[in-house]
Amino acid sequence: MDTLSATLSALADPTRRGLLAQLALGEATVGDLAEPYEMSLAAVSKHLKVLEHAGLVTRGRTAQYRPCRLDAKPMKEALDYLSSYRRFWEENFSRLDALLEEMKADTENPGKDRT
Amino acid sequence: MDTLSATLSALADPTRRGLLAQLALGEATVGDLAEPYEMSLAAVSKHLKVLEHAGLVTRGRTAQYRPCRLDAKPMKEALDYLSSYRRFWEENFSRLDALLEEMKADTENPGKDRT
DNA sequence: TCTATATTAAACCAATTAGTTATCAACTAT
DNA sequence: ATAGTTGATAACTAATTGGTTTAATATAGA
Repeated sequence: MDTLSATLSALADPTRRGLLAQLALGEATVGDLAEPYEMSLAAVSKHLKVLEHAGLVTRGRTAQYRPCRLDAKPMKEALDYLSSYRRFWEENFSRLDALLEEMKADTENPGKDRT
Repeated sequence: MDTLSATLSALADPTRRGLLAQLALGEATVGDLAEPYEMSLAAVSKHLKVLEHAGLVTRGRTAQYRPCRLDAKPMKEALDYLSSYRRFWEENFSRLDALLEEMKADTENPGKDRT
């Protein structure tokens, strides 16, 4: 699977987003991370493996703990992808909207330059 | 399913991202959209239903055609979500990296101020 | 060495997904 | 009316996902 698909599908799950939110507060063990959830530890462990595979989580090894930490770099690629569509929701960049804006500006401030 | 999960999972598929890319060039029919793909029309139709369900595609109705158009608004929410993690990949905001940058700057340009 | 703790792995299950083919529905045009 | 086009739906299959429970592994500490 390509990295963008891996990143987006890893993020497309509320549990996994929750795990990342916890990790945004700092390194944590699997047990720490699992504590807020009702599901089994093994289930959380699997979610972490998905995040790890997507490169969003890396893990260390101290004693019997395998501390997880956030690695947000893959998110950058995802954000860049979404950014490429920005003009489609920032309606003032659309053809029609630009035209309407122009007409509106002409009506309200005749002769004024576009910003 | 929450809208963020729906958006991200809809986007986590290269075929669906391809469909959106085509729609970024303008409205298109299902047949138009399916043409570049090897899969059946029915499969593309299903992908479009996923995109529609996520609010990324809306469709009209003219004659026997059901023209699709892009609606990127749900992407904004996804982008806002990713943006909230920006500080984690803009490494100059991390504690360790700030320190390393400072040390490096001191080594290479002793006495010089940080930019 | 024995036991407790932390985590993963294995085997299993139900639900979902991504695809297929075949059929149905809506509309056009002859 | 009938045939052709466009697209959706249905029924099916194989693979994946998200969860479970139970066992295995790794380490710490008595």
